[in-house]
Amino acid sequence: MNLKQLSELLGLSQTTVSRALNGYPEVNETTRERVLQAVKETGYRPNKAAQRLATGKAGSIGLVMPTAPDHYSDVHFGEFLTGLGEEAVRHDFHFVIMPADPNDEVGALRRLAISGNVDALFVAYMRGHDPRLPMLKSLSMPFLVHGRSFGSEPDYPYLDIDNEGAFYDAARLLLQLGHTRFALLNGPEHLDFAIRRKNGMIAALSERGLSLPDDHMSHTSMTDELGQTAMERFLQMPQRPTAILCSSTVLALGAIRAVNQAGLKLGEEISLIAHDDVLPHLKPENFSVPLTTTRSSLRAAGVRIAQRLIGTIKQEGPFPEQELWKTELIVRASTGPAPRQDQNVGGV
Amino acid sequence: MNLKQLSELLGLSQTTVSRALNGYPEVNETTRERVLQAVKETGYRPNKAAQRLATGKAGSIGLVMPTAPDHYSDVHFGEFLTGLGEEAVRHDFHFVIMPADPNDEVGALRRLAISGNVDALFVAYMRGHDPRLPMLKSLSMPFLVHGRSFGSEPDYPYLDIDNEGAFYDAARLLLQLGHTRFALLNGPEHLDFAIRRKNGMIAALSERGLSLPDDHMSHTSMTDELGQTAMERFLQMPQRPTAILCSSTVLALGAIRAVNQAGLKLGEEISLIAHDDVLPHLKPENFSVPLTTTRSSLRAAGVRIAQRLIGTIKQEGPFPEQELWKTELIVRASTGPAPRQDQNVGGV
DNA sequence: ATGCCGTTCCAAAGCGCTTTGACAAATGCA
DNA sequence: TGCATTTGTCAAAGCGCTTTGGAACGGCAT
Repeated sequence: MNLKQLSELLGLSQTTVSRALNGYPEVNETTRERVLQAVKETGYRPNKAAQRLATGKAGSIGLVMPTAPDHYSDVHFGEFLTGLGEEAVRHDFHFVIMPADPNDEVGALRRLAISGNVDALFVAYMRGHDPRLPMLKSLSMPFLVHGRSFGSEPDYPYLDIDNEGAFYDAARLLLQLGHTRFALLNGPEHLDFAIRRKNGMIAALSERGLSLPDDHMSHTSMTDELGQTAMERFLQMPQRPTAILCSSTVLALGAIRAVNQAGLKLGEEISLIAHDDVLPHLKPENFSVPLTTTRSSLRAAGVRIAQRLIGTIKQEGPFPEQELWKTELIVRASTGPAPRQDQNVGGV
Repeated sequence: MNLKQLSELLGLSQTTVSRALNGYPEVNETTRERVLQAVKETGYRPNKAAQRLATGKAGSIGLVMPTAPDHYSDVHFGEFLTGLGEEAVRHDFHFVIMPADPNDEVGALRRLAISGNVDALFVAYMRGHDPRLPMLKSLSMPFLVHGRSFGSEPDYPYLDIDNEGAFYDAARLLLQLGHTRFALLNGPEHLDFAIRRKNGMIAALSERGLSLPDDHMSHTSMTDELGQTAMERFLQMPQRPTAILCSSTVLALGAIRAVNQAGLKLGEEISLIAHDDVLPHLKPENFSVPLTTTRSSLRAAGVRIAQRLIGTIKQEGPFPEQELWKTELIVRASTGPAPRQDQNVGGV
């Protein structure tokens, strides 16, 4: 069933039917009723490709999903997607997901943009000096960045959380508790959030004259396994750290396993704060020792980003171009005072 | 840059350029070279919407993502998607993801199909007597089901794992170890895999004259929290079960927390086997007591499904219509002989 | 020279929709 | 009653591509 058939069925022109459907004022209310009724009966749906060709609007948001045979699926990606979806469904929008090799994200993004399949682009997994940024700006297609790109001029629309602030606050809390030997379990080194969290932590430490040596930082993908390995390395150090900052509850899962296996008591002999993206299957309060966290819901970010993107496409703006969400520091049992014997020992 | 402009630039007709691009034989090799060169220089990409309108092919696979404000994002979904993507990227295919309320999956699927946006549909989260099946069959669009629908005529293309067999084998192992008091931590009751796993388990038990009372089964979403709650309930029973089957490593995560908090030793006082979808962030060998599992990679299923779907669209078939993958039963430390005092006690 | 082929290219139709510009019919106003 | 306006409808163009049905051209045999 297409427009032509439907209009013949109704004895109307395609124009009139089309207008009736799209809410144009110049069509008689009774005619519109008749059309709507016929649509219901025939199950007619406009062909999206044709609609797109005619209007240039696609009703969809494009995003690149990094993927490769050796690439870990990322729980954070799924959670974020759920948020996007939750909002998109309210506006009858959908996503076009283009899977792409992580090394060819720029290319994939460009192909997606000029394919005519999408009205706007969404970009995540930002890196320092991200090469996608200049490309996006040259594209004359609305886009929105989740995160930021350290080192790039901040003249693009983004939504980010205050990663520096989060880890600055977390480090300060541990400093106040008397800790002096710190370590960081971070995400991949080139990613923006990892850079900023590291910076926030270092800022807090340096206020107390402490530094964070390279071997007290671990930069890995965010899996529990890698968290465990890295933590084991920390624990074998002669002067082992007593205060750990951790970029994800997933990493923390592994890290805590290492702590347990070393026979150490979390929250007593060793303190840990993790960043909590509010993954529903990994709640910090459900850890055997509930986790102190910096919290910001990834899913909520997804909802908000979809809102802004769809609003921009529908020209319902204006939206703030740049949003920076504060994180919450939630203290639970995984943090405690530095162990006695370490209290007055010099820094790392 | 569109075809017309490009052809004018080259002094050729649109026809010739189009044919050169699409590998038709009736165009001179040198002309083709010239065209390809121009494409490279101008960055020309055919408009997908126009291509689709002209050919009817979209180069994309549609899927419905269940989502709602109160709906948990499902790690399994993300992992599966990664597999789909891994294969799709090899063929320059993409997905159209239509988020939809779980109560309106039939409608969402239909809308997706007749939107003209996709060439084929993928369907998961199958239920018993799934209403989507008759709809899909009436649609004259290729589709592929992940899982099956208990109670429906199996005359549709699917890929599934042998859920009955998996839990039958798992239960048998525990029976051989002398266990008599069983419990099941399952996924949502209406989902096909949950029905079949339950059936497989019950089949094994009844061979030994044992049954599985309703209060020894828990059907919940697959989150660790719900796994913990359910397990706590089991553990408070006067004759608490010593053998647990569990539909996901995520549920197991919570269940084991409950076991630990009750001060019980996993693999000694209580045995547990979980189904392992090979989620990269939740490896059974990394649990504090490594988990005995029935294993089948969700991601591999995603790859295979994309293969079949894309092959069908490109008419590269024939593929087997129905595949049933066996699972592996991998014994680790979370299973052991039934505790002494229970060995000769009558069944549940 | 003529006819026949194979090669290489082109003009035009069509995919299903939106939108412009125009045209009758109905209405308002003097 | 005559004229200008508004209302409801339509025909046709156009979105960018693929594909059908020729056409022009040269080479070859007759």
